[in-house]
Amino acid sequence: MDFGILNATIAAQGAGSPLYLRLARAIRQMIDAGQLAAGDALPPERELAENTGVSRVTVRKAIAQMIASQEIHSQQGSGNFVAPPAPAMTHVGNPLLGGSVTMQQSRLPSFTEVFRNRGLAAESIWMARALHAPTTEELMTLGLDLSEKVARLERVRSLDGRAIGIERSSLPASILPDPMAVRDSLYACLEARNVAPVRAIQRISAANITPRDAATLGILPGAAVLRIERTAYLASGRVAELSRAIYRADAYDVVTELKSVPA
Amino acid sequence: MDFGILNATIAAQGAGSPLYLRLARAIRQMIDAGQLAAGDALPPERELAENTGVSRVTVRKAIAQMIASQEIHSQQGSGNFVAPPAPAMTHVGNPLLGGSVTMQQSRLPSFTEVFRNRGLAAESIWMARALHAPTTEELMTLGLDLSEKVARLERVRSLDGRAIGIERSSLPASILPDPMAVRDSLYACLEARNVAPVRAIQRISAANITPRDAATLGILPGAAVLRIERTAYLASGRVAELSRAIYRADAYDVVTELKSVPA
DNA sequence: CAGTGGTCTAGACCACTGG
DNA sequence: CAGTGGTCTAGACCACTGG
Repeated sequence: MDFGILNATIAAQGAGSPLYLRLARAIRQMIDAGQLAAGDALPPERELAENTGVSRVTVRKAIAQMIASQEIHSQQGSGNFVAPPAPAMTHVGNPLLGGSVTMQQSRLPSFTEVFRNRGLAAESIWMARALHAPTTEELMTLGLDLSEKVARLERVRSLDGRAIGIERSSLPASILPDPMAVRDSLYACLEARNVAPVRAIQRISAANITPRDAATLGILPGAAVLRIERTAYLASGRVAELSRAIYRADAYDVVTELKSVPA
Repeated sequence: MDFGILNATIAAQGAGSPLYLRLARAIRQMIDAGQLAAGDALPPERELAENTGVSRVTVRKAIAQMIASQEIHSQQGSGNFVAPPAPAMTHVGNPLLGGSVTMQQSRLPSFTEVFRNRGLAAESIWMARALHAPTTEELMTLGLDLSEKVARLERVRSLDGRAIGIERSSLPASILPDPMAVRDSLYACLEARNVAPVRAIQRISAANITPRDAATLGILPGAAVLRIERTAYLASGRVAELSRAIYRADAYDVVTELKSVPA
């Protein structure tokens, strides 16, 4: 490890941010620049501390950050090692799309966004967009006032002209007072009104498609579909959206990452 | 905050684990017991340190852990506060189980663990457990040496005597040299050998069951199944397991949480 | 055994909150 | 302003690795 470069990179960041963050960024840059390759050992913590003029506690805090974000992997008694980059998901494929739809867990997925990034023409046809009196279920799940109406949306999703799914959403009228104003992206509309959800719980299951939905998508009744039910929440904890969607099994899948808790 | 209870809980854990973990567990227990409610402020760090005889650095390490797992929320200049519990998923249900199978994203799920926690009798019948010459796909995905064998496991999962899924796994022989040694839990076996995966990528999709698998599960051919393909990784980045499983649509689903990135 | 990461302390000062 | 969490240090000892 070239401590000259490391120290220069730390210094180049000025004093605006904490030392441990500057050190972590400096190490990260050396990895990105190829001066440290996957599997390489970092210098021992005491050596890093001495050569950067930083205490070992602070060195460890920088490294702890990078361990948490899986850039570094640590082995007691042996050393700290540069972790390999996240592996490609080579065994994952999708007959229709030629690749899988990856939902990053770190963001709320927007169908429109997801597919625009893939260069696919994502279209949707609105089947319904109106205010209604809420059902008992909507009343309870959305936490509605007795007098409040509910906005119901239903649309058919298409990719490159092929219908692949049906999405049905319910939102409190206070969140979406004018459903007809929604154009391509519901989430873009919510963001403009400053009521974009910050988290969601989603349940993923499989089902055989109903005859009615099969007719809408133009596939055989009984074909397998992926069903996604989602409850989305505002930062305040209020429920912003209840959504149920089905997607053709041959056109849609979900990729998630699982991590073990540090023991 | 009653420091008598806190100190007793710390002491009750013996000296087997680090002090900061014992302190975190003790605080957690006071939250679970209702002695600290959501929104309550923890005692100031200096006060916690003084009254437990622990240094403030160690107090902060315990709290940092709980912040990472979203049990506590911290505000500089103001205090540390008990975070509200994750909202209940009231709209989620499952016809067979009467509730949904929740996979916490913060840990690698073990089928055995998941269902034992729910008080259900999880059984499995081994259909195959042996070493084989690898297929080309296994060779590439598992990153095998040309001479290395692969351990293949196949089992039928049952809940309360009802077959609900089929799981097929491949692992490098270097990870699992003796597949017959696996009993109930594959992950427990890997942990004992110190080769437990720390992260996994999993692809969730829907499919119509094949006639062969339908016969195994005793359901009608063409019924919808949830398909989960998983690649599990060691901390070193090495692939530890490639797994493909199918589960009856009426008996299994996956719940995930999505979060927006802080802007 | 030497060398490594993991835990822990006592003490200092900075940055922010809220009356 | 007093009180809070956030950063940082120097130094000690423990637990584990690998020759």
